[in-house]
Amino acid sequence: MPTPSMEDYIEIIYNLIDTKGYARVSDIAETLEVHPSSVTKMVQKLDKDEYLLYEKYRGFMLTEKGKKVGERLVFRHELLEDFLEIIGVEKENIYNDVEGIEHHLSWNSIDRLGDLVKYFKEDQQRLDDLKEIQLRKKK
Amino acid sequence: MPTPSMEDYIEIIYNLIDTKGYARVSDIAETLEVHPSSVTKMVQKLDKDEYLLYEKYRGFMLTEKGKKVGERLVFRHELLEDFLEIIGVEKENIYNDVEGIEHHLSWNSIDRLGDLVKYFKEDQQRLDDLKEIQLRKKK
DNA sequence: AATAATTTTTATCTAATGCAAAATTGTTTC
DNA sequence: GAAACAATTTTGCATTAGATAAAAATTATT
Repeated sequence: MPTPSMEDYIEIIYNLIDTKGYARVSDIAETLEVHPSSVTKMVQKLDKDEYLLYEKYRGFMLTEKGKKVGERLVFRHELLEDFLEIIGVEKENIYNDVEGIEHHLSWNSIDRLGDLVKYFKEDQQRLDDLKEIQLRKKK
Repeated sequence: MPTPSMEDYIEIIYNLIDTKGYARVSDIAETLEVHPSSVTKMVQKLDKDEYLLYEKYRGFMLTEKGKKVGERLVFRHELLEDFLEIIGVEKENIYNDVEGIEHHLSWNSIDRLGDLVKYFKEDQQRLDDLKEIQLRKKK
């Protein structure tokens, strides 16, 4: 099982490769706001645990295992962002909150949250009713 | 700001005092499943940060600051348990999930989740509709 | 007073990070 | 194309939060 921090790295690497075609130490360091040396160290660990193949100074690619995990992590992240956005959490809180909780929810909870997102997307009236409750106490 | 781990301790201490009238090192160690020595160390830290008053070998009591924080933490914990229970997360996952995420949500998110709990408690039909969605894919 | 239970101290461990210096790779200039 | 310089990556060492384990200190019980 990957630790929360390992999950962060896998997720970001997956996203970078998906959008740019490759991932470099410095990209990751910038995104995660950590030092390059920390990235190198984690990459070496992820290689040891076979989430990616690493050749020093030359880069790395996700293994099948890494891709599979990465895909799920990205799905989970996006679902949680969707959810918080739908229930009306302010934009500036969403990223940090998702970042904080994504590693700590069982897949059972993730599934139920998925249902909930579907519930609200399926019928606008439901969201309107929720918004109405939110407006009440603002007075 | 207390760290996640500090929050765990404050929350449990608050609960113990609330239900038993006092909190001892060994109770906390048992509840949190850590060693007594870890508890002592954290209690000393919480004393330094003025969440509680500590006299070695004699026990400790929450300060006003500690009580205030503890009360909010307990409220937040219960709200999150309510929420996961309502949306149908299995009992055996609820405690761990709440334990994991409670320290990582902004109060903005907590407020919105509060609205959501109210939304479902207010009208049974809404919950029925959600359950209906959940049943769909079970087939 | 002797023994048991609890609490505390000390030393050690792990995961993750930071910083500085060294190694490697990339780029420019001649 | 080679030498000089720049950028990136890696290594080694230090640090932090939190936990463990075993031994020492204190308090409680018989």
